[in-house]
Amino acid sequence: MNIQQLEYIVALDEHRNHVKAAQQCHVTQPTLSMMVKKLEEELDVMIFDRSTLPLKPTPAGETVINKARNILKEIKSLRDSVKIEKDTIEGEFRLGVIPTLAPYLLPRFLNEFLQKHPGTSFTVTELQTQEIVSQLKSNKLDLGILVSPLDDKEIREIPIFYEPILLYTSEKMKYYKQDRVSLKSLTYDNLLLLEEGHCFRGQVENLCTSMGRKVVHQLNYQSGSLETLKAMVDNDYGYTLIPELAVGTKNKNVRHFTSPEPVREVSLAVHHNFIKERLLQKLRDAILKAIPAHFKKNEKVVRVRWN
Amino acid sequence: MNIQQLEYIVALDEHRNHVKAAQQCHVTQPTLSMMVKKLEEELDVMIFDRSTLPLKPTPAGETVINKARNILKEIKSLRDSVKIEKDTIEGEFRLGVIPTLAPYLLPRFLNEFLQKHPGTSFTVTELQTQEIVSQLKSNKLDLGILVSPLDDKEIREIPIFYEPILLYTSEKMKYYKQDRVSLKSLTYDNLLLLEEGHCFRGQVENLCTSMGRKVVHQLNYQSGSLETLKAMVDNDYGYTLIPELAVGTKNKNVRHFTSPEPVREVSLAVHHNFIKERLLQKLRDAILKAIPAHFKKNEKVVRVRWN
DNA sequence: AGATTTGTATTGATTTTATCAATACCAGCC
DNA sequence: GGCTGGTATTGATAAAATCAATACAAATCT
Repeated sequence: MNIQQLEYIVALDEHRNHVKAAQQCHVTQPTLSMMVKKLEEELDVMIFDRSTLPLKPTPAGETVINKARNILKEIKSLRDSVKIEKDTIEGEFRLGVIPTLAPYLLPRFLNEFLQKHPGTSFTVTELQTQEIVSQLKSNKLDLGILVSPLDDKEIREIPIFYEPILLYTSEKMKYYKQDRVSLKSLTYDNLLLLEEGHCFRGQVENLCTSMGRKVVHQLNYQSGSLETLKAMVDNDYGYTLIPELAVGTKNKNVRHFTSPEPVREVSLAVHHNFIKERLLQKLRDAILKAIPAHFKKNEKVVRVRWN
Repeated sequence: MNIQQLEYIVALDEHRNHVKAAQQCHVTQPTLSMMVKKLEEELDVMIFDRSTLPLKPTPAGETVINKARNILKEIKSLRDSVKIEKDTIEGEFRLGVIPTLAPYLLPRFLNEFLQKHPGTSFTVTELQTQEIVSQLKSNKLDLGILVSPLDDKEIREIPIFYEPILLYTSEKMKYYKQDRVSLKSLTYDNLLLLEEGHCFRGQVENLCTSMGRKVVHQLNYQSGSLETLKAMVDNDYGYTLIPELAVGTKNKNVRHFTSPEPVREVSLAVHHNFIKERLLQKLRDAILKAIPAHFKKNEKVVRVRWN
């Protein structure tokens, strides 16, 4: 027995005509005739009485056909349930966001999103990348917003935007007078860094080593927040690199790097089990609407890895 | 999607191990793995999370598996319902019996059968063969007991026994002194016949024509019942042929024919739609138990057609 | 009664699919 | 590092569904 045979007898019962039933099933009449006969042989029961014109189901066939109809309905329901599961965005979701993004990105879109989708709610936690990844895997989180690539087979990344990495410097520093700063011109002394664990620290370090430099500290001050770093710079303790959302561009201490500008790739991250495609789509769209247009990737940028 | 794929995911959910699940499904592990993957691709959803050991269903997979379980249950129910329909003998059945059998055969087995099977009941109607056949076809009857063969594609015959056709003669006739009468020795004058429509009349006529004779009547008396014919013979109005159940053999007016003895084949008749195999079996058995042993066919008889 | 139409079954070739055996891969463990 | 238990991949083979063509069968129409 197979599902198509069930479809064939149901179609044949509806049309009482092999040719029409076959058309509905997108097969030829001999195919349908054969398969119906085969099912009858397997069940060892006549389903249709072919002696009349048009043919009609036998009494036993009636019950078989009705059960077949029911089975097909359930199969359809199985298919649909998957689709619905993917399409519905209603629900409670646990969202992890890295600390260098959360305070700057979330306010830009969350309220509007929640108002637009009253059936959807989030529990947001600020976590570092590794923690987000591990909690996605152990199903303690549903969604993450973080910097990719992660190179983790279990985690699916959906890139959203490319956020420029800027120089944040004080009036005292030589870079202050430049309109755009070359990465190569950076001396890595007095560079203020986030503490270990932040992916953004990894990116800054990667930028340094790609320049063949090593960070040398006179003052070894490592902060857990970009706000602290900015305050340090503002008070002439050196300079730092900072993602654009954390400062904006109108800040007088901010300088863009010369092209190709270093950027970080910000992505939605989910376990491969996560199937709410529509939610991912809606979230991504909402975020894209909430960030500056130039965050969409262009050719003159270089994606900096953090790991 | 096919039924086996559903079986595979259910088995895999139960064993959480491809090898064991494959064994239960009587296929090899690669087959099961492939089919599960194929279903996942078709539904476009991960059903199992293979990153853990042992693997486990994904949240979406759980619902898919449960629905699959349900579908398989219904499929089993379909199969079973056909079997049950065939095996159950309970019910109301409409039985047609030809007049030359009904009063002699039914009393021999019906009461015992009904007592043995309290859930089974019959509505019996005495009808001639053609009427039984046509009512079986139009579903006004479920069962018939009649003389075969019918040569009707829509009707299924289940032969039960072979009833000898006897000579019923009076003391005045020359046959009376013979122990066994040769068919050839019959002169067909003064042969009393049933009226048109009775299959037994057809058989007698066939016997005559097969002997190259034609029935010649001085008295053209045609009766609707064998009882009338017997009474006529008893009063020396001629002789007649008569099936054995209608007289018994101890009657002094009865003579067997010489071998090969003419017999009529008595059968159960049903429409090909009729699937209650067990009922047919039980009925046939009950009838066989209720008739003389020599009614079972032996080589020294000739089956006489009625049509 | 033949001719035509309508509906179903049969046949042989072809394509698709499921299945297998063998083996590669892969992670965890002594 | 080799071993083990579990899964995936591959290429060959067997089984099936399907098709086009056509035969057959019954009903309808001249």
